[in-house]
Amino acid sequence: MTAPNGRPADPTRHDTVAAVVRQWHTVHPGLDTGPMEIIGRVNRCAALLQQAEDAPLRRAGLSRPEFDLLGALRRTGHELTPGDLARETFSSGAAVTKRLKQLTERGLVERRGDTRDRRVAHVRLTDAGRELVDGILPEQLEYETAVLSVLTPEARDELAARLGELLGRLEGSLGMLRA
Amino acid sequence: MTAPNGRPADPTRHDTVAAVVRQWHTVHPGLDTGPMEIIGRVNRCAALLQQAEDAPLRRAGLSRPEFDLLGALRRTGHELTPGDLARETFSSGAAVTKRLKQLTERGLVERRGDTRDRRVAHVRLTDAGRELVDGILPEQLEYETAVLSVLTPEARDELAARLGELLGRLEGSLGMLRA
DNA sequence: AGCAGGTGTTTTATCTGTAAACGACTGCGT
DNA sequence: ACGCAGTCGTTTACAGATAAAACACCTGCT
Repeated sequence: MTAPNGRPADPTRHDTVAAVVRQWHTVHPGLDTGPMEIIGRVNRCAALLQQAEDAPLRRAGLSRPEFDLLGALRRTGHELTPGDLARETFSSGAAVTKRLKQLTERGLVERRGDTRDRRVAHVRLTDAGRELVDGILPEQLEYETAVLSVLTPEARDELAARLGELLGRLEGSLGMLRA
Repeated sequence: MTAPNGRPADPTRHDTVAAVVRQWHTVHPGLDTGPMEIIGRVNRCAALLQQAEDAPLRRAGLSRPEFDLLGALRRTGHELTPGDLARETFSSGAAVTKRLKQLTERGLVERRGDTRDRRVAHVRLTDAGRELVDGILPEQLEYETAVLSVLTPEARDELAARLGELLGRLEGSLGMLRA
């Protein structure tokens, strides 16, 4: 089924999702649990990884959504409007408004009104904000690298490629639905 | 639209995470963005899949955490205490208390006090609760299958195996940390 | 010019989850 | 028997997210 041949160890047997799937099979023997083995694992991995990721951020006094917002400003290199930030961080406009308020009070971002259209605001990182992001990011990536070191480099590449395929097609097809 | 022509499209180049990684590279050329390509994609996939999954549940008037709780009762086949449910659904005890209150009011679960230890309660599905879960689950799996049909069966198996490997090792090593 | 309709942002009400404190209870050691 | 440490579940207070509506402003049409 899964392992073609050669390796006897089936790694999918040792995680909690596999246990859940086995439980379902004993209760509903005919059920096609294929989707659960992917979706359940993606969800569980995301939960564990996020929890791990939060540690270095908390140390810097930032929540993950806040860091995402600052990161969006840092990586684009130019000013963004609140609407841009909402799209970029996949969150609602209301959430962005709240975060901007807090981050502005902490002196990490600055706002500037648009001269042409007085509805829109332009947000940019302050020097302190940029330094904070640049200070955290390497530490964050180093930490993530450590977490992922449970996999071999080949397994990592393979996984990244497969996830990229899924994500690409998912964003393609689900994105169409929304439009 | 996607691939110019001739070469098969590299799917990892078409997702939003790849775009983000490219942005980081232009700003911090030396950065090792390897971890982002996995963690970022896992998070994004989880967000999209959860959003897709919620549609059929909403139709039945359940939130995902509520369905997880009912599902835990259904698949284990026997009664569980609130503490068991918290562990089984990876949520806090307080959250379980709240959900049990609502689900009890809706007549989907029943509580029974332990005779031996009066602190603990035993929770079980009512007939209505079991029928609800059994009615939703196939529909849910069918929907998930449709969403995942963007991948070939081989890609699905491969992805499930890789995720199982990551999850197994993650739960192994991070689980140690917590203990 | 004036108004209808659309867009960008903020506000409000509401809901959910978590952390911390709490009350109830058991069971062990003395 | 008594008390104390530890466990289980619930309650409370609070931070955070979301959806709906309000608000301010622009643009195109007449």
